[in-house]
This record gives sequence, structure tokens and C-alpha cells, in this order.
Amino acid sequence: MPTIIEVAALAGVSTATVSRVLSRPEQVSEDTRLRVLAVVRESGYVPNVAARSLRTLRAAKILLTVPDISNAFFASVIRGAEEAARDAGYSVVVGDTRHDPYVEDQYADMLSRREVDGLIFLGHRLPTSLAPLMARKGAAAPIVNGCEYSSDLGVPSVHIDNAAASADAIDHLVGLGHRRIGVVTGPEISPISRDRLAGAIDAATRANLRDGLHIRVGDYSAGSAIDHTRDLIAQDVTAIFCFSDEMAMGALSAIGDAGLSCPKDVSVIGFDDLPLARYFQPPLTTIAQPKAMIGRRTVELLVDILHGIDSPSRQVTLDHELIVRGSTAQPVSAR
Amino acid sequence: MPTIIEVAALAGVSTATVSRVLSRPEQVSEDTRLRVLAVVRESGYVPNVAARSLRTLRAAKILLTVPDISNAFFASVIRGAEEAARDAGYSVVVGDTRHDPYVEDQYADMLSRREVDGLIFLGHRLPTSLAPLMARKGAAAPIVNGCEYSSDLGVPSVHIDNAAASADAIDHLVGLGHRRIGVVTGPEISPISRDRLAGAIDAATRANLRDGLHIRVGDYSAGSAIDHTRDLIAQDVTAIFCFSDEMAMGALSAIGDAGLSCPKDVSVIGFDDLPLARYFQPPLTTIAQPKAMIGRRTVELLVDILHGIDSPSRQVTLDHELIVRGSTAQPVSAR
DNA sequence: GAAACGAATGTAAAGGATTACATCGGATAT
DNA sequence: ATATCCGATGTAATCCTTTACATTCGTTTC
Repeated sequence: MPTIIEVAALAGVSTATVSRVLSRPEQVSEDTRLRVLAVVRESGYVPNVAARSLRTLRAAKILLTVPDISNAFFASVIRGAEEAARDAGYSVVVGDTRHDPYVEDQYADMLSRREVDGLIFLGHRLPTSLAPLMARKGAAAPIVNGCEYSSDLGVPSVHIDNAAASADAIDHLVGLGHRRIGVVTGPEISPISRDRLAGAIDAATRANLRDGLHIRVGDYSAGSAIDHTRDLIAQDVTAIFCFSDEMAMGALSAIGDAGLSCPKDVSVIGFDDLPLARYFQPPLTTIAQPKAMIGRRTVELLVDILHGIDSPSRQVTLDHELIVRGSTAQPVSAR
Repeated sequence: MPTIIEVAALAGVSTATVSRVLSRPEQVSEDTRLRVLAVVRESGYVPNVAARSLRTLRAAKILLTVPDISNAFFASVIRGAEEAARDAGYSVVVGDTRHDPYVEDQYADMLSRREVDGLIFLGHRLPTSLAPLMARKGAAAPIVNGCEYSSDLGVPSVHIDNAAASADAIDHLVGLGHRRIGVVTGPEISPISRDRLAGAIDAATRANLRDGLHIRVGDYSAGSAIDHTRDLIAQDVTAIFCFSDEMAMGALSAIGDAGLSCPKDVSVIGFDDLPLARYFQPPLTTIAQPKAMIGRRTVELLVDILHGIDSPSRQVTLDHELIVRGSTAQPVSAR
């Protein structure tokens, strides 16, 4: 692998010219440019990124951490982010934190070490090691949050209106005639889970059904919904609203195990619209989030910060959509 | 952010000593070491990775590309890889190629550019741009394949014995009394799909049921199994063996849509044992792959290559396991 | 007591690209 | 014809760390 010096020698120019041909071609005469490019091609020269980023203090990389890479929800977000990053001349490094604060900090260190230019984290927790940076640089800190948000920290973020989405789900169930509704939330610490819960309670209260809401705290995983579902069935709910499709899957499984059927005996509604949701049995009614767009907008927000552009909107709210499939129907009582 | 020079000045030593304190502490007297470490801590000094990797020609990073990051199967492999990498002092960069050869090449360029020390690819296609490298460096090329393999290329790889696993699945169905069995494979180009098919045919032939096997070509995605399942049901099969759990999910969905029930009317068996497989309706019988271990071993293989250790086993075969759950049962005819 | 040794530390080159500044030569303006 | 300007290119400093080699000094050995 040749260096820029050898390329320069072969082309009979200085290293500065070679560098310019590659990064600011308009500054070089066409003659020289073609000659240099020919040498580059023949020799297979590729600039050394370490040297470049040492000199420029830019890594051209964005770190995207997800709390759980096995969650298909994040996969779509990642794709949207990668696309937007490519458009902006960055590449994305994906990190799986497994909800582990220690791992989060490890990844965050990549930012401190300048291994990456910016950080996007999907989840509710700003890595603790970045708090000082955030405090020092404020709006100029190259940190963006996706899906979740942490209002107190002032980190820009991209998400849907979770309360409204949740209200839509409850309205849908109430509209079908359900009066006793189970809700399986995310972990209490998650702000969006709290928003969703608030939205659900609001909607129920508006419908005069506050007491019909039976709330259980889950953790977004299928397993966590199993016990709650059994329990809610025992409470005679006719519908269950899960704050994730994975939990909805667990709920469906538990309903089947209880010898009941969805949607005949119990309706189920999920959240996220995973690619597989349409293949659930029955196909899942759920709230769709614009996953790829969330990824895309987080990157755009971050790139604006990196380029020193003062973005007008540091909190971006995208549209959600209620997707009605086969897992919700009128309760027996309303038929 | 201070540099090593400032740290050295503050501690009253040379930069060489600071560097040694950080990378070869045993070469430095305890006195000096403690003094330097104190300064490092107070100043918040973090070595600049670009400078380090420029000097050492090491990036301490491994690139792991997956053909489809939304496939939960790969998530577990990634986790295993990250753990093993951390143990060996490397970090993992995950790339999602979306089955796109162009994107594969883009990621492969990171290796050419020395942005990463090695490449692990999960999938059957060695990025074309790496063929020259592979040819030139042979066994010393820092490239490892996981899950799949490409025998012709001489790339070391880690996988299960797919033919044997597939035979186990067929044996299981035959043992239950099934005589007409549908098989939904992966894409024809995938070597492991071909292995699995060969194993299935072998097993069927041994049981004198070669003609009872009805083969359809899928692409591992749930959607691709839907039409095939409808078709196979029309062929009166009593069981369907899908080469991925996602396709099994599609099959279950199609079976339900056809007004039939699993396992009463049609048994279904999958492949991979995704975390969610146990929550399918009914819980899915499937072949478990040691996903995390595949990830771990690919990294270990790669690290051996990077350290110049001639690994004795360039093709690692791990154990699979048939997990029997509720989606397989005796066919009506055998009851 | 001189020689040899070894532990601890320092000096300085090297790694490869970018870019501010300098230079050169030809075109344009006066 | 001279002054000015501008486009194209070159020179060389700079980014920060690692490490081969050199140096220093106290200790051991004969």
C-alpha cells in the first residue's frame, strides 16, 4: 500500500497537490488532476485514515448506541441512520449496550477519545461520563437522543408524541366497546413509557373509564408480559395494551396458554409495528413509529451540530400511526 | 483535552515515560508511575487513538458485517463477538450490508484503509474487493466467516454441521409419523441452505421417503414462506420444515389463515431458535444454533490470525441442538 | 576499585496526511 | 512597460503517540 509521498513522486507533483486532487479537486488544473488520479488508480493508493484524522481532528464517524441490538425495533432505526449518515459523508458505528451503564460509558469514551465525531443514543440514559461534556458545551455538544428523551438534560432528540399515540390506542379499544383494559408498560424509569402511560390514563379518564384501566409494569421484553397477562386475564380485562410489540407477542402467547383466544376473548394492541407484527397470530394491531425516519432525523440533527449550524428544532416530533390488524375486536359483552 | 506532552511536563518526566506508564507499567518505577497516573487522572488525559494507530498500524477494531441487522439471529452472534473481542482488547464495529454487494464493498474498504484490523462477515459472500487481498495473503489475511462458509475461498469459518442438523429435523418429523413433508429452503446461492437441503434429502432418502419431500425455495424472510406454505398445504403435506425461524413464523401465519391449526393439522419446525421462538403460537420446535459461541469463536479465530498464530482449526464446527416445543406432533394419519 | 550490568529514564525519529503560507509565471490593467 | 493579480503548485510545519537507541547511575562481581 503506497503512501501519498510515493504517489506524489510517481505523478511528479508534491504531496500537497495529491492531497488537493483528492479533497479539493477544483483547485487543481485538469491536466494534473487526471495524471494524479491515474497514478492513484494504478497504485491502489488509499489515504490512511489514522493520519488524516490525526491531522484534521475529524473521524467522519458517528457512534450509534442501542440498548438492545436484538430488538428488531432498533434495526430499522439503525438503517435510517446509516442512510442519512452516508448522505452526509459519515459512517455509523453501532454499539450494543445491553442496558449496561458500564458498557454505555465505554462507548461514550469513544467520543471523549475523538474516535467518533458524535454520539446518538437510543434509550433514556445519557452515559454518565458525558454529563460534564454536556454541561460544558451545552447545545454544541455532539450528542443526540433518539426514540427516548431526557428533558432535563437538554439533549436534542427525535421521537413521536408518545402520549398521543397511547391515547389513540386506548381510544381505539374504547371505541370497540372495551371497558376493562390492561396496560403493560415499559420500565418506570423510561420517560416515554411514562408518557405513554399518562396518555393512556388521560384517554381513559376522558372516556370516564379511569377505573377500568389495570396497569402493570413490564420491561418491553416478551417474557415480562407473560405473567402480567395471566394476571390481567384473571382481572377479567377484555383488552391488553402493551407498550411494545414484543410484549404483545408474550401476551398472545399467554392468552393461548390460558385456553383463550385473541381477539375473541381478549384483544391485544402493541407498540412499534415490528416487521414481524403482521405475521403474529392474529396479525397485530399496533402503533407504528416512523423508525427509519427517527434514525434519519437524529443523524441530521447531529450533523447540523457538527457543522455548527444552529438547528431551530432541537426536539423533533414525528408522526405515529395506529395500524389496525386482527388482534383487536369488539369484546363479547358488546356484541 | 491535554496531550501526552503536557502530561509529561506536569509530571516532570518525558513523554516516553508517560507512554510507558500507560502501556507497559512494569517498566516504570512505582514512584514515577504513581506520579504520572495522578497527573493523568487529574488532567483527564486520554490518548489520541488516531495518533496511536498511525504509529502502531493497529486500530484495535474488528469489523463485523451482517447481511441483515433486523434479523434477531445475528444479534446474538454480535453479542458473542463483542464479548470475545473485549476479552482480546479489541472493539467491534458492526456493519449492516442489507445483502447489498455495494455496501459490502464499502465496508470491506475499511479493512483496506486499515480502519479496522480484521473483518468478520456473516453471510456467504466474500466482498469482491477483498478477493485480491485474500489471494495475496492467503491464510494470513485477517478475514473470517461466520455461520456460512465459502469453501472455495479458503476463508476460515465457524458454523454448525448444517446437513446433520437438518437431518435431525427430518428424523424428528419422520419419527412422529410424517410422510409428506414440505421444506422451505434459503436462497439457492447460500451454501448452508444447500447443506441443509442435502441433509434433509439424505435423511428422507434413508427413511425411504425421498418422494415425500416437497421442496420450495425461500429467502429466510417470513414473507417468503407465506405463499410456499399455502402451496404446500395444497399438496397435503402434514409438516413443514423451514430453514429459519422467521420463515416458520410466516408458515404459522399462513396455516392459520388457511383455517388450519398447528400442530394438529400441520407441524412446523424452524431453524435458529430465536429468542422469540418460544413465544410463537404454538411455541416453535426448532434447531438451536450456538449463536453467541459462533460469534465468540469467529473473533478468536481472527485474533489468532492477527497475532500470527497459526490456528490448527480453520474450519470450526459447533454443536447444534433440536429443541422440541409445541409446533410438532403426530400427523392425524398416525394417530 | 574497576568492570560489567541492569533498571529507569530521556532523546528524537517516524508514522502519513493536511494546509497555511510562499512562490512562480502568465494574464490583465493602467 | 510596469504594477497587480490570480491560478497552480510547492515547502514545510503540524497533528500526537510510540519506541529504538542512548544515557545515567547505582549495584554487583571479581
